[in-house]
Amino acid sequence: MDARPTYDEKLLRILRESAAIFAAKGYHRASIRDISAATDVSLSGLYYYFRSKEELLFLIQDHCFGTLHHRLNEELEGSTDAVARLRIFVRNHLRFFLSNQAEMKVLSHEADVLTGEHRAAVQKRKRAYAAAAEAILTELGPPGGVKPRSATFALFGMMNWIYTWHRPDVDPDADRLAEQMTHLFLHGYRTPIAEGAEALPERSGGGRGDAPSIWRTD
Amino acid sequence: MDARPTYDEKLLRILRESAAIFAAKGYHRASIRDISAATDVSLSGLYYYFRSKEELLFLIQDHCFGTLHHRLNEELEGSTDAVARLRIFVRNHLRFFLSNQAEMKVLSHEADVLTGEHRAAVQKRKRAYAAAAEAILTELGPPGGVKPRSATFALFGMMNWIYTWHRPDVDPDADRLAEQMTHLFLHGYRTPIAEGAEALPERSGGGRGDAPSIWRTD
DNA sequence: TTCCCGATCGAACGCTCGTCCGGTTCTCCC
DNA sequence: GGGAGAACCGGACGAGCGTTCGATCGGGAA
Repeated sequence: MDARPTYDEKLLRILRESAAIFAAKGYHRASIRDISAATDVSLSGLYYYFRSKEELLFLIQDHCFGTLHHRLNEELEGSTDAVARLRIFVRNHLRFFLSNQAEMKVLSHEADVLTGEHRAAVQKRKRAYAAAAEAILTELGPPGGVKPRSATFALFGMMNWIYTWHRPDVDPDADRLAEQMTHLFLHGYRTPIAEGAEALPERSGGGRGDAPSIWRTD
Repeated sequence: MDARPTYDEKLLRILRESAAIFAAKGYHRASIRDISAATDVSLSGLYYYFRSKEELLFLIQDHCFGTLHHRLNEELEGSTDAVARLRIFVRNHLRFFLSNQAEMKVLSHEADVLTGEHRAAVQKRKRAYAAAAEAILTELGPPGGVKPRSATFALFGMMNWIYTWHRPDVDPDADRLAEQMTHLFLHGYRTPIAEGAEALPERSGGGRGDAPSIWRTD
């Protein structure tokens, strides 16, 4: 066994530690000096592995998104039933979220930090992944009243919000949560909205869908 | 009409402009100098209205949460039917989110920035609001298989994720979204999970609910 | 042994940040 | 007019930031 780690191994280690620090303190509040301390690599030594702090964030996000999507395709392979595919999608997403909480927090929390080409590259990955999700929903057949776009994002919201509340000692594990969220989503998505029955008498404001500004002083 | 604004009016204006800047750039990246420029108040003049940048964030979050919860109670008054109350809750939440997107983004995105008493005060507000939500779910009767705690957070996830995707020119307005999300949630929440039918054959890993680390190198 | 080059480091640079101090202006009341 | 207190400001301070530069280390090739 070689004691010396290779270039790639050391880079991955730096990415892993950096992700943990970004997740804990947030990208902007975390300093390269924090990362230097956590990795035992000197401040300037780190710049041998990335060109800038922003590129470091990009490397983390790109690697995570790539792996997430790649594993989804692996898991989906051979499955044709639409409902089963939805279930696999949700399970894959939640497993990753709970197994790599720090990385996934960085992915969803620091989504709009990158600029230029880095931003474009990550957004491309994100769009491809979201398209895969929307395709699975489309396979389910016509929805019962909720638009596929809203429904897709509602599902993503359910799943991505997890990092703000999940406690492993109290809450269900990834597979159980996947069952529950698939169930939660599926029934609502396919059940038609009863015509008219859902209407709610207008109350305050009157302007449809508007709420007064939160800064109102009365 | 008095041309000179009162102390309170000016404070609220500062809070409003600050919220917009925090939402756009993120709390840590936004500087007091940015806020000074946006409000036309000198750098040091701002400190007449708050003791520190953190207190400024606290004032925004406290005011928003307080107003949100207060209006919920107003809207709920007189309504006794459990489903109607859920619908009112979702509608109130979404109306606020879409009418005050910047403030709500600050509320959910910069949730764990505060420390000490500020943090405690906001968390108290948040817990009270979440408890109100969970109480409404409890009124719905026993769920069909999803725990109320998970279900509550799933619902919050759906709603709070909105600021990442909603485009007013494409997507439904707050009231329609409220209808759809209530519908989505309600059917899944009350429909029992068919015993055994939801199980999915294990595939990769084998470890129940685990995914291999994203940093695996093979 | 000598040389080379990828890998690593200490020390600094220029900049921006949050905050504070001392003083000035404005407004109202006597 | 004069005094008091609220409202406001210019300019600076020290700290921390991302990044860079020139020098050094260490192990395989010649």
